[in-house]
Amino acid sequence: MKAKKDINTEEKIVEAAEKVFIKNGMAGARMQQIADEAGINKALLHYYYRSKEKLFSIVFRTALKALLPNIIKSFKSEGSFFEKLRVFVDTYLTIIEKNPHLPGFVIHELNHRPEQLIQTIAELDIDIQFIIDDINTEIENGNIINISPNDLIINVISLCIFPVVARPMVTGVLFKGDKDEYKTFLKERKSHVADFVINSIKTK
Amino acid sequence: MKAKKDINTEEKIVEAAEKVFIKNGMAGARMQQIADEAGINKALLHYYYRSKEKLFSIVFRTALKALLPNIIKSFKSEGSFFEKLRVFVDTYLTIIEKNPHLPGFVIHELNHRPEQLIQTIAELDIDIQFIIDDINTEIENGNIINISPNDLIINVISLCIFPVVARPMVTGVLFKGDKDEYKTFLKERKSHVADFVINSIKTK
DNA sequence: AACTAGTTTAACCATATGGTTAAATCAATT
DNA sequence: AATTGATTTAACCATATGGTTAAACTAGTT
Repeated sequence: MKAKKDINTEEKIVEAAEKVFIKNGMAGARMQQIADEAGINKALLHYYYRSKEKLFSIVFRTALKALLPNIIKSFKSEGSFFEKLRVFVDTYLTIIEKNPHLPGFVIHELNHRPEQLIQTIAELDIDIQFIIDDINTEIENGNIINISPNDLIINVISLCIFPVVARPMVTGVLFKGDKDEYKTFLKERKSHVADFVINSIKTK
Repeated sequence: MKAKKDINTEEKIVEAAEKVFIKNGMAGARMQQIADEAGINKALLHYYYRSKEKLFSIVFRTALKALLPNIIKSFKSEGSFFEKLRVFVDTYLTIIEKNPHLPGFVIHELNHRPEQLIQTIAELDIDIQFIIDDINTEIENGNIINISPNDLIINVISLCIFPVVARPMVTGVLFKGDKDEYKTFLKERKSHVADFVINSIKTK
């Protein structure tokens, strides 16, 4: 019944699509480019995945999953609140460094057609309540200052994501194009972000 | 010699181009869309601005100017370091709120073809040395803790830009799509960011 | 009124692009 | 080996898109 299919073609296509979409965005991506990247022909693309839109949906959902829920889980590690915060920052920055274009892709597409894509976020049903509860407990216990949990969460994410998403701007303005300087900057960033945040919120 | 030209057509075109490019990005923008937006016809677009690429360059440069140098100047205000920091955050967030898609546009295009566009940044010749000097002086005077100026600058910018650039993600995950909640969040953000940063760096 | 130079338009062109179709391959089953 | 059904391909199509051209229009100038 089944034919050859040395290495799963479906998967090859999705991987190629991820590469092309995340690099060029929906509007900039070309089906031919995806086909080339997958080492197949354009028609085969449409055989497996009817339309560009369908392929995009799959890639977008995968990207969103890689960016949000899995990492939020890393906040469920053992230890004190500050230790959990350090693990979270470390995990998040590691994943983003490995896929530096991923956050930018998600943000750009989300900004471009929020109505259609916001649904995808909702479907992931991301639960951050346990983090909010954690923060409130720390406040009640007098371990950290009185801060809005939403602000604190956004602050941590901002400090992690932005320097990676805006890499060319950062290297261009701050490092005058010096790539090595940027690399060391990012490397030291993991501990820096955690230090910076903890320093701001810990009660003296 | 000159003909009618009620309201400067050139300007109308650039304004339309800004709108369309910043909303859709280079790849997603259509010359027809720009022509429609400007209330003229496609050929007239090419009469004034030879190619899409040329128009894009103008828009990109304008966007970059709006995002970087003018605002950095706001750090040259009077007062103590902390006061200057507050003015900076306030100014920056105000401008970004007024043009919420601007940072995302610049970041996306910069990521897409860094080689070609990084040049544009270099041409602006942005000087942040005076900020770095300011920070170092504060450290020497014992007013703020020993922090890398680059990290501090990036932190402030991150905390300002990210929540606006990633608005759909923020509203989607944190506020479950509640727009009003996001608005109040942003309004309180100006003082919060400054407080958060100052709290982290000030010596006790 | 005729001329001139800047301005605006409709019609057109070549190419790129997403998508379709029908035929060819291929491997397991009979 | 013939059948079958999944897989793969070349060729094609309709439309969209960036860009061009030549003609028409406009308002000052002579």
